[in-house]
Amino acid sequence: MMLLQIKELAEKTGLSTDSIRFYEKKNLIQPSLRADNNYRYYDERNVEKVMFIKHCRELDISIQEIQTLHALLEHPEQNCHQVNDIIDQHLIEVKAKIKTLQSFEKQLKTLRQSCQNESSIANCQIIKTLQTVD
Amino acid sequence: MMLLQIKELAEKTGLSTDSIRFYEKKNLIQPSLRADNNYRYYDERNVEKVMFIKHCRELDISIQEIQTLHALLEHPEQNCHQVNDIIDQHLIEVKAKIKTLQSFEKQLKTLRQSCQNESSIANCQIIKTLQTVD
DNA sequence: AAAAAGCTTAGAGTAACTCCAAGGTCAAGC
DNA sequence: GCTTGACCTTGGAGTTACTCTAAGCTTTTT
Repeated sequence: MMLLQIKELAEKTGLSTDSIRFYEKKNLIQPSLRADNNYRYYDERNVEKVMFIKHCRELDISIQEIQTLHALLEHPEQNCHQVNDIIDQHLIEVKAKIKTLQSFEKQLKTLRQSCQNESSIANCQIIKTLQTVD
Repeated sequence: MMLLQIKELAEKTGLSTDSIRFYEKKNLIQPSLRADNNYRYYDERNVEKVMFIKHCRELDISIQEIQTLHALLEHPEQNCHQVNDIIDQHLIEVKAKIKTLQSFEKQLKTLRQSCQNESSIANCQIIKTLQTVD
């Protein structure tokens, strides 16, 4: 069994060593060995765990959600519908964020079109609109 | 000329007093008067300024960008194309965020569909996919 | 006069890292 | 044996845009 040092794990997973230590602080991973020199050493299962975290983060799944998923993994015999629920919930959040941003986009486009580009700042319709008190 | 206390300004603009003080710390607004009791007092121009900040933040324009806009407002005789540039740039960022989130959405949907809901966590395809090392 | 409401400041907490400093460890070369 | 360089350790600060709390004034109301 080959053990990896933190930098090797970082290279293998495409994360930074800082991130790995950060995830450890958040109790998401524990190195399989802490040697006498206090160095962290990681095995294959650690690689799997780190990739799990990485893939989740790439989907913007929060660390708290990952912690919940980890807790579920402690009981592998259970039905996985709670896993599905977390993904479903996360999907809802992502969709909501998209909607918000699309609304920003629309408003910004309208705002941008309100200015003819030839005015002074004093007469700029963008500025005027942003200053309105309602 | 009626002066407002911070809470009145907050109510008028729909912000919190904390936010208003925070924006002051960021040099985005200054109360027109600091009375002997050290209270902040605001006038109509302050209301306009705060609304400007509020509208910008509602469009997710960062505080730094607002600071830049404020600097431009110091020279109201200048041509407003720099204002337009900031809005254009911000629009690009918003569009990029939307794309990223749409990619998350797509991946999450695929991931979600990979699980039949009847498996154990040990066999859940979602978990398996997230653990892959490549 | 006392209580309630509002004001002040400074500082901590949030999310998910990133970066830095000070110092220990280890392998290689001379 | 010693130095050099690469790697490791920890703790703490910085990022964004606030929010919340504490401790202590001031003002208004009862």
